[in-house]
Amino acid sequence: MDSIDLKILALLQTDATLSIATIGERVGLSQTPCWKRIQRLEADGVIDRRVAVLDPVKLGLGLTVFVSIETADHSEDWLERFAETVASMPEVLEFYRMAGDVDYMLRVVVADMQAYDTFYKKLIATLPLKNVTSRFAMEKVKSTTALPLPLPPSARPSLRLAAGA
Amino acid sequence: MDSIDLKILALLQTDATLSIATIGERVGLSQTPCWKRIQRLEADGVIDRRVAVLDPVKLGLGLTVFVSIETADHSEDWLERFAETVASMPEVLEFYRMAGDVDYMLRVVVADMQAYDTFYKKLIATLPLKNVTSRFAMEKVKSTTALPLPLPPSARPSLRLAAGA
DNA sequence: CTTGAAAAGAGCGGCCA
DNA sequence: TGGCCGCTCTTTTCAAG
Repeated sequence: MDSIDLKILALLQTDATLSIATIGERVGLSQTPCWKRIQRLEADGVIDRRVAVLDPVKLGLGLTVFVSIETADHSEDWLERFAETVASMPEVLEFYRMAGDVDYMLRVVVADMQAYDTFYKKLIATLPLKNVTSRFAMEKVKSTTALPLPLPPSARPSLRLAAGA
Repeated sequence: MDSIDLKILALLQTDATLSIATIGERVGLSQTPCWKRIQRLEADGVIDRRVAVLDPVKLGLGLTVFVSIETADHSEDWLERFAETVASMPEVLEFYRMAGDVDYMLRVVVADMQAYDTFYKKLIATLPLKNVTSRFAMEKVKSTTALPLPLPPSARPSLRLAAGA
């Protein structure tokens, strides 16, 4: 995982339609070694998958909601089933177990308020929750899947972090 | 935008490596019309982009933080600059302007707590904020880019349940 | 929309440095 | 490792039904 790999990843997480030849060109490699690196990154699971990112608004999915959940005290088994149930709901794009005052955090995407209400009822029906707070997004300022990779070419924010490896 | 288009989108937002022949096969179309549909969906912006999704943990980015921000009262111009600044930070993967008690909501991905502290200082340095609450993720239960498309083929979750419709 | 097919391009793999 | 050079497959385009 050297700096060339990071460059390749930075390119691919922005635009996965780039040809291997183009990527190789940009990172200063010819096709073959570039291709081999990408294969390895995929085999290692660093590249998890390649997907098409759709425009939610154009598909009538204009409402994003952040949901904070506090569970009542439950057995581990219970929580596991809860997690499974919620994760299976397609409206839930992200779902994290949290530290602190909130137990779970969800990012939900639905068509409109009515659709959210339907989802909400479905959610609270899965099990008794101590507290569910819904926060509604008015405007999407930014939304990306690109991770903050340490850009190796020129500007390096803080070099020392790599020492842990 | 008929049900075949939705099937195509459902496939592509899950796996963008599928060949056109395969997609056509699965939606009951031959290559040519299937290809034309995908071209149209891209031209219309329904398909926004194709990206590689990377594994944050394998890249040493193991900490996800949800940040709630309440701004003090500011001019519209001021807020615009704030939005611009925050959006330009690569650690910020998602950034929404919210309705209600919280003004902005961020999803931030960093390496560790120390890196988050660095980010946090950078964030509050941009402008005086009334309140910044950081919530830390302990476990990622689910994270997808796939939107909840109304699956038209067969199983439709619960169409009639919402009697209010 | 379908079949068929051809040209262009990209992925893939072997072999050499 | 990286680089050159093919082979194969997909994508892309076009014709005709």
